[in-house]
Amino acid sequence: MIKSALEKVVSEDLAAIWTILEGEEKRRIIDAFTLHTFRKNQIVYAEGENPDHLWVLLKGKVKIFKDGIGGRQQILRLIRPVQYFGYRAYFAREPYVSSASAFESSTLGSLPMSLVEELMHGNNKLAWFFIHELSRNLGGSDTKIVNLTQKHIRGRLAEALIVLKDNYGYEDDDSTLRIYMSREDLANLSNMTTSNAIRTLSGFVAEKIITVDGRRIRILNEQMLRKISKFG
Amino acid sequence: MIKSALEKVVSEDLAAIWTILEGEEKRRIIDAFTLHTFRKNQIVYAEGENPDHLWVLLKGKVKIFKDGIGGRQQILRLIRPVQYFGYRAYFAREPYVSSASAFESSTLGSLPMSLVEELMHGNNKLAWFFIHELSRNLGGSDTKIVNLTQKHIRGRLAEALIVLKDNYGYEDDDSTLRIYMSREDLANLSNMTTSNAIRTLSGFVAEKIITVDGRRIRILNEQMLRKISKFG
DNA sequence: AAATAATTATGTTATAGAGCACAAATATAC
DNA sequence: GTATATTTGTGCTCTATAACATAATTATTT
Repeated sequence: MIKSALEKVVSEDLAAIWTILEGEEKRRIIDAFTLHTFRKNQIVYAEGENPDHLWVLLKGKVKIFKDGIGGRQQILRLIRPVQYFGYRAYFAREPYVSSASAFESSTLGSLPMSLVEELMHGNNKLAWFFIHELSRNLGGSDTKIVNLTQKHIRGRLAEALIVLKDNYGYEDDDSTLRIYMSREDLANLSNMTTSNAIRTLSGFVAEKIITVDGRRIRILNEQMLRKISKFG
Repeated sequence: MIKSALEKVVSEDLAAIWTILEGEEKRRIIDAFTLHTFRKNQIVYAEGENPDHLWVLLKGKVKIFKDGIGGRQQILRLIRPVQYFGYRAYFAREPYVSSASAFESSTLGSLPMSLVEELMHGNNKLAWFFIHELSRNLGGSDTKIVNLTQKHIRGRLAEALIVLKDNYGYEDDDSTLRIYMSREDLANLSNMTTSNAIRTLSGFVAEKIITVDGRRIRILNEQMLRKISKFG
């Protein structure tokens, strides 16, 4: 059971980073790999803790966030299958500066970072995988700084909806976001209060840019949303 | 002249990443290395351009920033000698998402990223250098997101002053910041208008936390500044 | 199924900080 | 050394958004 889940990860090309390993190395990975299930809202790791595992999301959704002033939370990144996370702090030789928790019940895998590091030394491609990921994330964070500080509420919420679409996509109807999140999380993603997330969302509904049915959000006019995100 | 500046870089332990190279490799670096001088406010690279060089600041001060809504600029990072920058976008295979310019007249070196990348493939330590740098920067950016979005003006300015101190240090009197920047740049660092940077700075002076003489800022009570930065 | 808790919705008020205007002081150019 | 431009300083107004309050839904627990 554990092995089969790993075989899936190892074989899928999304997880191509392990396919380059062979023989002995692959065996060591398989032996060290551990499967975990997390329930909705369960914490994977918390800010301040010491990082020692590489995490991979196999099924479900995970958010990386930071608790700020007065319990206000900022969502920094969204994780989808099959993405890796939890390694940055280890590489920086510092405690986690953010936390990770499951949005919905999820299946994760973990590997000891010490093993990952060791394999990276003998395997340059593995190192390049992380260089690429870190570089993309850093660009994303730098962009987020300006988006969150300079855009107005409408722009920030529009941006958040686009981010949700880009991360989790649409359902079969090609318009319903494939993630159902609370208004509070939506607010935490776009740096505003829950009230304002609700209000602004209603505004978009009134303008026929989206449709809302509980937590199901259908995007009627993605073009317009991108426009608002850009200039709003 | 060019060679001697490089010898300095190559030999100093701050630039230890090159000391691990030897013979042929070191020669190739020396041949490809180019010296540049930039005048105050001169652009090193601009957002949207394609990255093809690794930059190293040898003397002076450089800011990494992003132009936002209505020409409002956000300073993302400060560079001091001997720090490397400009590589993130190349590794991410995307255009620059930010720009770099000299704060004051500065001396920089550059190396083609293609050469750096090539050497990294044969030299794991070089790869690790960038993994470490990227990881630290990403942690910094994630923290900045929350600092800039959730702290109040006083907290953000106090934080900015601490950042200046941590980056460029004090002069011989152990209290004057070793960087003189315009109120506007101070504002761009802490996400506020120039007026508010001036006003808040005056507030700190009135509270005897700092002293201001034109662009010279003396920090009288660093402890208090850290406190304001943390809770303000 | 009833009771309790959490989330969503909407209205009202308060305020941090932006925006603007103008004067004084510095720096830069001619 | 005078003229012009830029930066700094301060007061005033305005507004985007937080904060708070309360009701209506919707989930969750017992």
